[in-house]
Amino acid sequence: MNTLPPKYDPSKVEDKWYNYWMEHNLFHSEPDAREPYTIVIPPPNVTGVLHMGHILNNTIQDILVRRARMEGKNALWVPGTDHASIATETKVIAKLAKEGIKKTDLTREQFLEHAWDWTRTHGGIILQQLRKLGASCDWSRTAFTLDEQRSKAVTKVFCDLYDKGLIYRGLRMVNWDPVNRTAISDDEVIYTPENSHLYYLRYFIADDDLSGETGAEDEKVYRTADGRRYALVATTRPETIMGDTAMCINPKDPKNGWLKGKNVIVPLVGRVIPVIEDRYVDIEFGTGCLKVTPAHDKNDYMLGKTHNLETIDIFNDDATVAECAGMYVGMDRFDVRKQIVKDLDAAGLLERVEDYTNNVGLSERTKTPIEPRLSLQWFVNMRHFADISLAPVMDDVIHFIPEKYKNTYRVWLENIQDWCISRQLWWGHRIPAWFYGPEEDETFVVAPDAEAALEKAREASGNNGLQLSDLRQDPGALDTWFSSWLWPITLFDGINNPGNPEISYYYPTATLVTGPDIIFFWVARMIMAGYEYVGNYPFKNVYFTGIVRDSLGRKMSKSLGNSPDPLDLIDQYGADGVRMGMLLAAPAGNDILYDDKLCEQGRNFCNKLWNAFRLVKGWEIDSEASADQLSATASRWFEAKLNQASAEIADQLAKFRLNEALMTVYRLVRDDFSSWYLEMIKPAYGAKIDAHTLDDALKHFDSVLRLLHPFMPFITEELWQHLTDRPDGESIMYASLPGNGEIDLEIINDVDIAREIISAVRGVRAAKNLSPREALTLNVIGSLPTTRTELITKLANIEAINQNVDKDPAAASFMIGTTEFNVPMASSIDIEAELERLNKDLAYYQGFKASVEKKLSNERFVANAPAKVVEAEHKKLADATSKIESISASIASLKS
RNA sequence: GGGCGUUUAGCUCAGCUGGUUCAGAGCAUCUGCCUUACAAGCAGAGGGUCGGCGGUUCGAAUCCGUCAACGCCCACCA
Repeated sequence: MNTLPPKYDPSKVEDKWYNYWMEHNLFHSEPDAREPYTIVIPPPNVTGVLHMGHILNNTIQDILVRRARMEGKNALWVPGTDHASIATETKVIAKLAKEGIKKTDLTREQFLEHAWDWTRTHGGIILQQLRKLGASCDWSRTAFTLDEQRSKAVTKVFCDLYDKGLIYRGLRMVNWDPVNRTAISDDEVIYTPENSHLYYLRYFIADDDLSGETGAEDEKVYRTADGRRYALVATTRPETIMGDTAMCINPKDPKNGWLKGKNVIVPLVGRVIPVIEDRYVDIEFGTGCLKVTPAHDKNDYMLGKTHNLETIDIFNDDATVAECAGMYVGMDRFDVRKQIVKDLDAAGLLERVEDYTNNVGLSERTKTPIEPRLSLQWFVNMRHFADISLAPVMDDVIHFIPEKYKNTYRVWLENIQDWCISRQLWWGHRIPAWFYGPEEDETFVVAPDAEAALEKAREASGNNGLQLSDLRQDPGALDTWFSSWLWPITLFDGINNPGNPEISYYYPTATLVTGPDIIFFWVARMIMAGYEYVGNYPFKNVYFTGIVRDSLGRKMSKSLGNSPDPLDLIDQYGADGVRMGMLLAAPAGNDILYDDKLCEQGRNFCNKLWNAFRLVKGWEIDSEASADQLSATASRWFEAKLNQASAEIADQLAKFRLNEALMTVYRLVRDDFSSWYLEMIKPAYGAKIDAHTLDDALKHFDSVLRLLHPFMPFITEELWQHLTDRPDGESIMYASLPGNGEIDLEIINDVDIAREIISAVRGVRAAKNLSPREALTLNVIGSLPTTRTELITKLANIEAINQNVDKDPAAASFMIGTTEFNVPMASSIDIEAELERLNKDLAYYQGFKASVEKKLSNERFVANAPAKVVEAEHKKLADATSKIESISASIASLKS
């Protein structure tokens, strides 16, 4: 009778429905009278490939959006990609290198042509992949951080902030990536411990008169065999000595006191440099002598400023040694280190070498050690932005989930540094600043385009003869995040057209779903931009997901090979199965330990639902029959359970406990709906079902599908289509959420007792090896504590329930609450085993009773505890007493 | 070095402002079933002195202190 296969096949269903949704434009949103619900996607890198983190992140967003849609809100999920300035440029350079082309051989225009080619070829693949997952994005709105509209906004914001004095150009120590030859921000530096060495170098005293008596007692004076005195300096970077312009000691350091006021000679280099004093120097580290290289170390730079030291920049922008160093010119910094150590040693200037572990700052993108470097860069003054963005988060105007990130956020803002936004890259938004003076002159104007710049330059210089050709635009590009921080605004054109209908309607957005790793890069800065440019927060909630790890807790990585390809998983388990698998593993605020087994569980659950559908679909209607008592009970009961689950899910989702919400609906479907409700109403073999009961069942099935839809969009749409006569173009996506009715607790409790009795009878069957097909008699010692007798007879296969029966030692017995039940056995029961069980129970309840009595006899308890609690203890005592009596009686009758 | 967080069943986690919904869920395990929707299944069962110690309280998984282990973030002393 059933033509449907017993196994659900997602591959036959998912693409079909995604196309259906697209054809009918169901993801599209326009402003209207409904309440908006907006999510903006964290734009993946344009050339990125879908990984497990995306699956998690986008599954969550899709659930939130689909749910909002069913709640009747005007839900919009805007997709897009990030041009990912440095990441993409790195990839393009690598690709060109394979073709034998060097970036330096190309003009900016030629290079950008290659970059755009690359973007067009590889770009947006990830967005195509998201469709496989079921993501209900409004694709007609797909945006790109480097498209025209976004670029215009970036330029406008730059000019505006410059005019407000919040952007400035300055000479600062920045983190220099010598591979990409660009500055990067502090946040893009990753410190990693590295095994290295501490080299102890000899800095001889200049013009040493050798009179040097040993000096004071605490002093530590180094001498060569021929009596020449020197200071010993410990360094990890001997290759920077060409840039040394001072040696520094702590004025309070007794062992180095003899060096005060002296000059020393930089080893090999021969330059004479002064010994300066600064409390910055750690007396305990190394020898307490620090070589100062103001051009190549942040702290040294500070020292250089305070002590007016010369700054010698010995490196080129690719970290090879520059002309001015005078030695090792053109060599790479690490080759120099190897060579200089040899040379120092040969010259007797290297005293010793120690093993040392230090933290090396690596460029996040290229993994090369960054070179602290003094250069002219553009910065955003962050003090102002920190001031406007702290309170909203601390006061929960913007709600962080989990809350612990509030602290992280606060600390970062309190210690915030200015943001270096210029990059010496080509792929990105170009800095809208023009130099107009003669070559080498760096006077500039900031303007949205060259024409405006010319006007400003003429005004500033008083030279009306200036021409466009006299202007030289700053060659740099802007940090990627300088466009991303505007994302929730620029998606609705809120910078170029402030107050337009779209930005007014969709902004602020509802929830941002992202990883805690970009809380500073992106989340914090979006909050800043939101307040600065719209005067309001960009999102109400920020849900931070965890990191996806493998089942052993290791990060997923290419080198470990422990990261499955999401598209393979979707092929294998279906998108619904994968969505469920990811979500099951994702409690809020924790890392995700991914395991294929979870997707398997998801797939199995789909199959369960599919088969429930096959069952219901296979029922034939008996138009003569009317609904019996049991079916009416079942229907009422399930409706109560549905309402209960629905309320629970709403609550869990409001708290962003998505995995718990999924578990709630999972149990509702598997246990309450399939195992209980459908079994309750299932007609006997060969029998038909009455129309009313089937109607109810279909109605409940429909509710279950709706509740499930945000989690598993494909299978629910498929089954909904089979269950309902909906016209073409309609979708469960827009069906309302079920289960808003009153929760009938009375029937839930009543049926719960019946369920316990049924389980107990099944337990007896299992223990006694009785077939489920063999009908049994159930005797109640006393009266049945539930009115649902018909339920018990059907689901436990009981032919008769007798109440107020005497104890029967030959029957299997169990207790529900304080009521004892008997199941008479055809075969005799094992009296010894039964006695043992009863005695165990007896001992337990006696112990329990004793502890309750002890509590109740404690005057302080009775006096201090709330009446409710004391009362509960009295009831415990009464119940225990009654159970003990009952068990004792059973033991007695068994023994007789 | 500073800060934050975690520690509950074999695994992953719930347990909100202390008290019968206090020891729970899913997975895994074990037992029995190919029962006419589903073996990607059904029915049943076992399993934890809530990291250690100490304190507050009539009462602590829950509050406080302390120790330990693990994780994350920030700082970056050459």
